[in-house]
Amino acid sequence: MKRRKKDLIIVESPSKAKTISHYLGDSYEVKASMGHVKDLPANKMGVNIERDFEPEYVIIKGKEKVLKELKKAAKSANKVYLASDPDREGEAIAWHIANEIGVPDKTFRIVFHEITKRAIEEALKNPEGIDIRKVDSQQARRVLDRLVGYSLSPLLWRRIDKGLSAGRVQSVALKLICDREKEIEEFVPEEYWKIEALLGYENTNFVAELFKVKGEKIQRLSKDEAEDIFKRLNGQSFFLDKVEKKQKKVKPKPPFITSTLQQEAFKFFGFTSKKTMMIAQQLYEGIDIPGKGYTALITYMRTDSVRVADHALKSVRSFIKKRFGTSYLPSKPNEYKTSSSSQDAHEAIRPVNVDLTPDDLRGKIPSDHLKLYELIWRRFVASQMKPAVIDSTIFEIKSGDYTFKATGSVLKFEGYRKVYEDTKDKDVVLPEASEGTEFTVLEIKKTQHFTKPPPRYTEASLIKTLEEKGIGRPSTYATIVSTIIDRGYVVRDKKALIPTPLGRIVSEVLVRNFPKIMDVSFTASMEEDLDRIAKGEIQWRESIKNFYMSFSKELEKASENLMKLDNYSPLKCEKCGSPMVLRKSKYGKFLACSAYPKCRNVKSLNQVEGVKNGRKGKNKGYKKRA
DNA sequence: CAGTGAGCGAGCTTCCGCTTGACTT
Repeated sequence: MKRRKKDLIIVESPSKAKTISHYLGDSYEVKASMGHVKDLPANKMGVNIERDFEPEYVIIKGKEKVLKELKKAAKSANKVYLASDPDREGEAIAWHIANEIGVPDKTFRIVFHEITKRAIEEALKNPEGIDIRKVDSQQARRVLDRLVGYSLSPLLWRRIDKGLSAGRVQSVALKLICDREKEIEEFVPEEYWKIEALLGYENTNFVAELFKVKGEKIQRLSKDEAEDIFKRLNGQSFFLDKVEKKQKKVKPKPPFITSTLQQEAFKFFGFTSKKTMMIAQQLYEGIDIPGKGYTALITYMRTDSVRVADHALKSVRSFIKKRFGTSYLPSKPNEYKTSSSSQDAHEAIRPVNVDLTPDDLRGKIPSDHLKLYELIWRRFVASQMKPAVIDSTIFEIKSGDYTFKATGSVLKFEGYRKVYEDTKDKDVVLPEASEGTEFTVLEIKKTQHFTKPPPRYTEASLIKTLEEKGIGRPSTYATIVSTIIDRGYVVRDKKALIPTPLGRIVSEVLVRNFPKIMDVSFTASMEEDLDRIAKGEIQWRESIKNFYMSFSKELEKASENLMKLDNYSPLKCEKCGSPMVLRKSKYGKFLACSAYPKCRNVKSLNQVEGVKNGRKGKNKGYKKRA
């Protein structure tokens, strides 16, 4: 029998290739591109500004082999289906591959949003061409990032130090951290006082806090006010004036996406984003489980969508019914809304097989892997369970002109919290009392408090903020944090991210000279343009030209400004108040007081006083290129 | 680790986003 030529399907991830190959059988060959195969050259700008921003694409170092294999497979294939992810970057990957393999007559583009047999077969029935407008939106994104990054970084080399970097994403992340630090430094704590009464009725004691005086809500009480009220309350009676009972339903949170997984793994286990992603990758690729062989445990871990495949929804609902009973199962599936900025290329992060419980895996996979799997599993199961029900009671208690408030809350039905405990709130029980009841006064307390500055960013809260502003992508959140630490802009002190003097100088220089790019809303407005390009409303070169007209002017001005300023830094000497300036010694650059030799204060650029774990001089040299 | 530019000059550093190994230690 004559052997039929196979059809070739090209996806991005090798694990995905394996799964699809398993679904489709022998008539298809499935190969992976492992992400992008072509890009702008690393060692130069690679964008010809005079020729309408013509990009120069080269094959990415190390991808020659992949491309050669794809080319060979394409040549002998019956048809070629480009099945890279259904988003902007995926479209560009398909385009680059199509251009390289050079068999246009038998090349098609297919897209699918979930990796199921049916979705793939459906996609194969509807082959399309490459959406060049989507590709163009990627080109605009890529070229803009290159223009910004490769123009700003050299400015920093000239002005501050070699090897520094700046870019649309990392520099805004740095700015957030620096702004927060400034807020903390400038924060002046304000004193205020609280008055609380410990009251009793029958066998129950509870605490009520003063919140109104003569029917007016109080602001912060001063010490004198508090003492005055405290005196007046001495020996007075307390009556229950108003009772308000409410039932609160607390819904479960949606299943994980990359950013929320990183946040929760940090919160519960203290994992860095890098560690979380490394473990998640292994859970996705599959782990050798004794008795089962290699098993993929979770869906794709780089996603910004909370969408769940229908079959997974069915499984989890029958699991909940079987395990916890119908009282925990909503009558119809809980629905969640994916962020409007998502391109919805992948599902939410969930267990591949919900029937494989964390208990089944205990002792069979490494403990950190189990922890993360359990977190993902619990979050997913909980997301399809009923809300928790809380009975809340509010007492308004009067004593003359003074009104106190006490809030009780009792968990009536645990619902999803049976599986995912996202709160440690304990029950607060108020007595069963009717309006008019007099309470026993056990104690009246006045306590001193101070307003607190906002907390420093942690890795998790920074990523949360970046995601909310649409800055960065699931595949880059972990590396954004690594980059600003590796550059010496930021140090990690336990969980907090603290800017170094270097980081603050870089941030300040960039904000002063490039306020638009350093604004947190810059990426959002870029995305609007990219959307218009993808819709065919504007040309990508027009859009970039538009941006570059003002950017190049800013660049020129900044270049002049920076050359004028001599060894400028925005930091002040904490000993004498004079500006600190950049100096060079045989060990490298450092900061010195400009009042030298009267003031001999110095500090190193990339360390924060009192923080041990700054860069220890390792990795300072340049990495050798392959 | 401590510390206050200046011989000359070539060559290097860098972005964001997509994906895994192939390398050392």
